[in-house]
Amino acid sequence: MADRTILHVDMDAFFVSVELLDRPDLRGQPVVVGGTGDRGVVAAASYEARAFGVHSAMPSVRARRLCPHAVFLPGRHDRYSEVSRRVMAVFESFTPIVEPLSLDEAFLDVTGSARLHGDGPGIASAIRRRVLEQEGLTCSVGVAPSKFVAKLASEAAKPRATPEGPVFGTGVHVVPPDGVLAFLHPLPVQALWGVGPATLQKLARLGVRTVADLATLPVDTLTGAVGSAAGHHLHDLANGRDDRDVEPDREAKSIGHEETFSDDLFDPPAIDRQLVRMADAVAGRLRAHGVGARTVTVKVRFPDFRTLTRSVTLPQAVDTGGELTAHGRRLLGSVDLSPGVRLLGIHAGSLVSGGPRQLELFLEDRPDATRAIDDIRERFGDDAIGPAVLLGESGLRRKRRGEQQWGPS
DNA sequence: TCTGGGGTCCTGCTACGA
DNA sequence: TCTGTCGTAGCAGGACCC
Repeated sequence: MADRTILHVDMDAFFVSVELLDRPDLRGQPVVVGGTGDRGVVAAASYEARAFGVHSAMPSVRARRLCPHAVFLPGRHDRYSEVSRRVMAVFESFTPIVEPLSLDEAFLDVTGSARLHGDGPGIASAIRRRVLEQEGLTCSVGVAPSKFVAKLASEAAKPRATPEGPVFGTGVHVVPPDGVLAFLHPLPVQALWGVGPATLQKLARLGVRTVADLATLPVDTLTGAVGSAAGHHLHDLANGRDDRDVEPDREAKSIGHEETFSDDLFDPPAIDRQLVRMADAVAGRLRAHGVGARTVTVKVRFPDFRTLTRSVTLPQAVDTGGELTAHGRRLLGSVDLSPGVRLLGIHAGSLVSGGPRQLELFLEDRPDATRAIDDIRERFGDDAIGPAVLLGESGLRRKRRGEQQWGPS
């Protein structure tokens, strides 16, 4: 295959940086964005906060202990989405082949953009300049012949937190095709995508510490330890092989909503009301995507953190809150909820996408009321109308997507 | 120490029909 | 007719990512 030029662009401490645009008085201070309640977690930390050991996914309670003088902000998903859309538009002005991974990072295939915009490193610098001028935000870019090497390269280009303060990164890190193995092999094996705590332990038992160790391990030994798919995948990556394409327009494969409650729920009617609310929210998102779900899954986490799921696959796809609630209730009926519920979730999977034929089937059967509800919400907002069982209940407001992304407040 | 919420993908097990 | 086995679908759980 001809060499491709892939960019991985990663915004630096994105959520925190957006907050600092609106609160410039906080610049240079430790700032933490995330859940502010007892059960919240850190979504992003400024480099000043990271110097105290604070990092994303850390329980907020622990972050407060490590850095009590940090400024804690609750996080504004809508605002980050809005900035993200504009940043992605900058990327798309350099190539149509953009695959967003999350609000703050994306892969770009710029192989075909050379004549118009210059080579990979040139485009990387131009993107950094444009994002800084237009949005006042910095980003780090990796340039490489494959996705995962580009991702690791952007990591190498990032700023670092030190006890003396943030140290600027190079901003752009280029790994040429003939430099891939030299770049990869000294890295610790957990740098690879797909090596988390569990896999790391298994690899450590095989004496694997670095990507070079992994590359020389017989593939059979590797698949025996971590399974067939992961074994072959990791072996390929360690040897620099990764021909996955940058995929714009990836379709969602499941849509769900789950919430940890600030206090465990014991009362069955209260649990049921939460189910109704979440099912209603998920159904709204299904319809907004023009899809129906053939699999419904409920998820329960108990106070002791034991977690279970129950799912059912239906002969026909569903897309209304009433249908999701009914299947969710049936599934929850088989679970003993008496220990209490810390988290409840409902997920819709096996999505049947909106080809005109299939969509027509949904639309024909859908009660006019559902369409009317979507219309009313479109015009007057999400809270204008909802299931009757939720009427007058505080705390049962129809939360928007991402509103409680980092735990109960 | 005490563990969020959005996802994707994989694995092991079981049931079932050919 | 009985039995073994093979492929597939469904289910539950877990690992991993940001």
